[in-house]
Order: sequence, then structure tokens, then C-alpha cells
Amino acid sequence: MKILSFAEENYLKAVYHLSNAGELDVTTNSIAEEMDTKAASVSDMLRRLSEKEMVVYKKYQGVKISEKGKTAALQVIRKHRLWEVFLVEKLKFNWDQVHEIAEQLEHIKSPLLIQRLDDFLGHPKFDPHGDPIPDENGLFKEKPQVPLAEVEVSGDGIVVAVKDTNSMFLQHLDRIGIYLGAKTKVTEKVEFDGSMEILIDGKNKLFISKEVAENVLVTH
Amino acid sequence: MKILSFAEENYLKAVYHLSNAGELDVTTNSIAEEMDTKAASVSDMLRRLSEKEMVVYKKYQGVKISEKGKTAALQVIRKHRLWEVFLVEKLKFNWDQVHEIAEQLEHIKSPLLIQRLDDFLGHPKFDPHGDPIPDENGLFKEKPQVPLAEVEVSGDGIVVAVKDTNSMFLQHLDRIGIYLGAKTKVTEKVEFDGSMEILIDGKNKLFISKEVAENVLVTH
DNA sequence: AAATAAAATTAGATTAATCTAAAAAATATT
DNA sequence: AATATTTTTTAGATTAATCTAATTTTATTT
Repeated sequence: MKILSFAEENYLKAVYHLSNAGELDVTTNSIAEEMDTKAASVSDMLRRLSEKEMVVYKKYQGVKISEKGKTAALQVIRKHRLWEVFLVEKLKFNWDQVHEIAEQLEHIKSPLLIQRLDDFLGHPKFDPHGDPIPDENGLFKEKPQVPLAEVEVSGDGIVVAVKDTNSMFLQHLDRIGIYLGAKTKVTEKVEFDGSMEILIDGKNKLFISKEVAENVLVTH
Repeated sequence: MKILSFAEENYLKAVYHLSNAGELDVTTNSIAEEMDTKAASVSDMLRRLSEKEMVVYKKYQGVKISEKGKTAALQVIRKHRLWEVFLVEKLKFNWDQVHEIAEQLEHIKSPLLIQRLDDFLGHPKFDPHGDPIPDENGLFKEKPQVPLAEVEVSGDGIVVAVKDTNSMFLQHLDRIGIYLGAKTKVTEKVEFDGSMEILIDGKNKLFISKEVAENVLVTH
């Protein structure tokens, strides 16, 4: 298999994520938005990725990731998430500081390095945001995740991930006291604006907006 | 200060190393050889680095690294060597496996990452090859060189120089398998005649005389 | 179904990094 | 000093990745 450039790996990751986030065919514009680039650049890159058989691309019809592409994307994601674990567990970064650095580290090419890093970290199964880490074969198990917004009153769960990983949002969560692994119980839901009252770890009462409730994922 | 590309950082490193390895003006060809590229590419890159004031470049006259360039080069070298320590100390790589990987890792841009890595590693002063690690300000101390004769039993080091440079002596070293950069470990010392048993690169057992031991300089 | 709007692609430029081949400058040799 | 050789630079191409502007295709709306 040919080696992919940093740019190709990034586009492939975007296609993978958008594929998983629903629609059958990923649109050019959705990729452009995700990658903060222009549609023309995306068209060009899709042509190249298609030549390398990483995606199945039909002009004007959108794009689908191929098996080959999925394998490649999952290896990049594996690297990204392992590095995030390293940064948080070993280098004492906060979970909201690691994404940008992992974006760089994920492109380092050395299978042995990743194997050793995985050993060093004790074969973690989830990254600091609760996302699963694919193994060498790209296999992983999802924790079933539900947005807090969908939990009924008196239902409880454990915070396992966030949908939106932008730094401002994570800092907000930190500030109000929501963290990975926190135990949640929905105590009240307000119909008209989607906000809710919850209990963190059975003691801290919190009021959260619809936006927060939709972006905090819990298992239950 | 502007951000340098990977390629620019690599050329700058080469200029820095060649500057230190002797001559006042580094030649285009020597850079081309060091970097395994063509002279035309070097000329082009020197023009660019010169525009960024990283080097002082006069056509046909060779090039000299500037203060600005030296600072930038030393930061890359600092990163390279810290990563090498990480790979050997934490990920259990052998010292001969780490260079290629560190060549990639050295280009990761995050001052905070390097600060944290340095903390995590306990502020090492030398990399696994015995080369000094510059601090945040680019300052470093060369490792003191000690004759093998003064190393204690079980102490290891790296051959960095010879005291006696006459050809017969050097030929003798060649014959018995001692070379610049060889990893040494003293396994036994004989009191009455100053001879010793050493291990080269962890595998070749050698008996050397007092004369040899006094003239081979190692860092440790 | 024709007109309009939106989405996607192509055309044409630009920048970085590289190359080969040709030209220019510096060095070495007769 | 004139010539030959080596070194270095420039000229001109190429590839990857990007952009803006123009065009084409698809979708939507009257």
C-alpha cells in the first residue's frame, strides 16, 4: 500500500468521520466545512484519493470510503487517540489541550513506534474523550452512547464522551464540573427550551442548556 | 519569528552541523551530499533561508548560519534528542533504532509539548548517543571525554575521540573493531597491568591493553 | 417544465519543493 | 595567462496542495 501524505490522511479521516455520522454519500461541501477549506480543493483531493482507491468517487454524486480507505483512516485514528492518552496520562495535559498536538503526532509513520507506545500505555481501549481506540486490525468496540438530552427524568448514566470537542466547549464543561467518568442523574427536564437539571456524582446540582445536554454523551 | 517548514528545518540542521564540523563557509555541494539531494535544490533553498534571515548567503561563496538560524536549528536538535531519550528510556527502543523516528518527531510544533516531555524525562542532558541536549535557550554542555582507562567496571560510554592519532594506532583500532561512535561497556579491569575487557556494542568481547585504554576517549 | 438556486467541478494561478539541463562563476592545470 | 575542470546558479518542468473565478450539473421553486 502506498504511503499517504499528511493532507491525504486528513481528508481520509474527514471522509471516515462523515461516513459514520450518517449519510451514505459524503458531500463535497460537508468535507470542505469539516476541513475548513474550499470545495474546489476537496474535489481535487477526492480525485487523487479515488485514484489511490481510498474512496469510491462519482462526480457530483458524493463519495464513499473504500475498505482500503477505512483501514488507513482507522490507523490514523488509532495513532491520534493513543497519542492523546499519552499526552494526558504521561505528560499531564488536560483533555482539552491534546487535540491539536495529536493532529500532528498522528501522522508520524512508524508501526513499531505505535506498537511500543500502545504497550507503554497498557493497551488503552478509550481515549481521554471516551472515544474507542481501534486495535492494529482496526477493530474496536463502541460504548453505547446517548446524549444527556435523550435521558429521561430520574435516569442516570456516566459521562463517556462529548460530541463537540472544541476547546471552548470542553473548558465550559470543566468550569461547570462535568468531566469524563462523572456520574449523572437527570432530575428535571424543561420542555420548552430543552434545558435540564442534573446531579453530578449524586451531590452537585447543575443546570445545563439544551446545547450542553445534546453534546454530552453518557452510557446508561 | 516565522514558522519553518519541515524541509527548511532539515536544511537548517544540515547547515548547522556542517558549520560545527569545521569550515567557515559551508558549501552547496556539502549540503547536497549531507541531505542526499541535488545542488540545484540546495541553491534554491539557501535563497529562501536567506530571505528569512536564517543564513547569510553570498552566491558562489557558500553559506553561514545566522544567530536566528542557530537558535532555530538548536530547538530542532533539542526536540530530536529529547524524543530519542523518550524512545530509548520509555519505549525500550535500542539506540540504533531511534534516529529515523526522531527525524519525524523533531518537526512537531508545540513548545508546551517539549516542555512537558522534558519534565517527564527528568531534564536529561544527553541523548542515547551521548550528544548534549540544548536547553530552551539553546545552551548545552559537551560531555566531558574520559579515557576508557578511567571508566569503572560496568560503566558504559561511547567512543568520541582518540588521544593518539598516529596511523598505526588507528589501524590497530580498526583491526580490533573499535570505531568512533562504538558503544562500550567495561566488563573487567586488570589491576597489575592496566588492561581491561570491554564489550563493543553490547556484543563483541574485546581485551585491550593499558595503552589502548588510555588513548581511546569515551563519553559516559 | 422552465427558471432559479445551490452544489460541485474545471480552468487557471500560486507556492513549496524538487528535478534535469544549460549557463555562469570560481578554481585548478597546463 | 589561457584553457580546462569543477562548483554553483539559473532556467524551465513537474508534482502536491491550495486558491478564485467560471462553468457545469443537480436540486428546488415557482
